[in-house]
Amino acid sequence: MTKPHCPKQNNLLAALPAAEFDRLLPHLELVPMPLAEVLYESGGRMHHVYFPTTSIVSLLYVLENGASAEIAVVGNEGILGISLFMGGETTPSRAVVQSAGYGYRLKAHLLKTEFNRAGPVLHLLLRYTQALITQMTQTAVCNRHHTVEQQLCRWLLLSLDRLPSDTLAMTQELIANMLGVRREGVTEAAGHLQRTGLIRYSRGRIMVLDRPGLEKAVCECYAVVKTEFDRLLADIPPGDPAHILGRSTS
Amino acid sequence: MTKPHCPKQNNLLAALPAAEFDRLLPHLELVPMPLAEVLYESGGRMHHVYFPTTSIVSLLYVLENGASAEIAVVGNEGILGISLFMGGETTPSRAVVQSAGYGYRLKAHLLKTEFNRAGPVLHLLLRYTQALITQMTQTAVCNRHHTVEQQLCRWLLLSLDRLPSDTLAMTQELIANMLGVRREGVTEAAGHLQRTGLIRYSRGRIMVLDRPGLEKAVCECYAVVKTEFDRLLADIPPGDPAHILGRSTS
DNA sequence: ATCACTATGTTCTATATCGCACCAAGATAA
DNA sequence: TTATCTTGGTGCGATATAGAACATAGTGAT
Repeated sequence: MTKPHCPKQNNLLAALPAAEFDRLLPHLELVPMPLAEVLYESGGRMHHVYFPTTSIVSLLYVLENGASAEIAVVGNEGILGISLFMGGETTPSRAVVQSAGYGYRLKAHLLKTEFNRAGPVLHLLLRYTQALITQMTQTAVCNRHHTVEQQLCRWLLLSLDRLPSDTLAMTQELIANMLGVRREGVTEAAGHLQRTGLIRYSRGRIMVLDRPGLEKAVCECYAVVKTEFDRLLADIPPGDPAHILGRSTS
Repeated sequence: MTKPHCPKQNNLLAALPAAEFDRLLPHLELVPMPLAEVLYESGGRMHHVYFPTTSIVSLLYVLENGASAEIAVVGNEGILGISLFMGGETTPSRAVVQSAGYGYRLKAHLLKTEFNRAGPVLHLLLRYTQALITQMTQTAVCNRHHTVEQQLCRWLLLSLDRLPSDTLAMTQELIANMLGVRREGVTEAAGHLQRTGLIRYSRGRIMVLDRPGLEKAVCECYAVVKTEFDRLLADIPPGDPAHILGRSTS
């Protein structure tokens, strides 16, 4: 018997007030999200938005010369397809499934309709977008100033936060693509973390042995992102939009 | 006689339909924005939003160890304080005036009220935010994969696009802070651009001599950002919100 | 068991950037 | 003028990463 699926496994959906949730529920479609599936191509049209539940998706940016870099990760805390409601329709980034699992999808126009009611859905989505922006900018700074090993720690922790288990299925090659560094750089950093006893990995399976240790080895970037997500998205009382946009208009 | 100031010098304000513009106009306050002024401190409360007209403002991120990096530039095409309407109230970045000039400011709660009408102002601001996100993510990738000289070109062009003249007042030291690199790195890159005849500078004044040449020397990142800004924000017909959010809901 | 394949480990050189020290030239003020 | 400060130029060693070649060890198919 497999674990039952439920839209509320996605935090954004779970945070919706009952009325909004009930309106969307009949249109939410459970879909498998296999490893390496491309949800959106750079510049392409989006026909659905996705609410991951057990999967993790990378927003990946690919340069002309083939070099790439991940600019954000989206898991069960978020939604894919923000440019749809932001008004852009497309983005210059690509969305790739980084960790296989499931998610719910919703037709683009249904989300837009709901967004345009300018109620709790709008405010929740904007708040999430704000958190995502923090993740993106922190990634930019981390790219500039921190070592591969620190970035690997950040990446592991961000991924771990979005998974139920303490094991990741990712080859060093793929991680290197995400971080925008060489595979050898990941080998070296991962080897060091392994010798220090923080992780153990073999052929595409990374097991985190000492999470507190990882949190000591990581750069400040992880905490900044996590804190901001918690601040913006944790404990959103369903049905209280005033809380979301803030009453303190001073 | 000095050049007269007008809110319409800011493209976002200029793009507003007459009704919205007229509502905001009496509350727009012209303010000088001197070099190095800090509009928002990281994590601080925002009491106003700013619409630059002749100034340029950097969104700067400062790490614990003092290292810094610019994540975006805002000039007369945009607005400062997006986290206000996105629902976050604060951001982890700092806003610093990079090129002195003027701008209009508006009390935070007035912008929020206008935003919450869920009309053209909301859609315009979200569209701008989407463009800003592109600039941030492109910066992240550029940080990772491109040389200091390429990044300097990008920075010069992005700044130039937001100024009426072809001369920038910036020391190499400050540029280095923006790009998150050493001052010597900027000296070297700038020296090379000068020997190639693209720019000329002396003691804090950078004159762009050959803009087409600069555009050849820059990495793809500049064009991506510029194209996205043009796509999202150019020729927005005032008073037609349907255009902004898109009618094609398929 | 064997083979082919994939993931990882290792080693080498090249290069970009850093971090530092120091100098030179222009600007500013006494 | 002289003294001082700011800005930019330069040289040097250290380091992190890039780029490439190759070795090794699991894994799965036959």
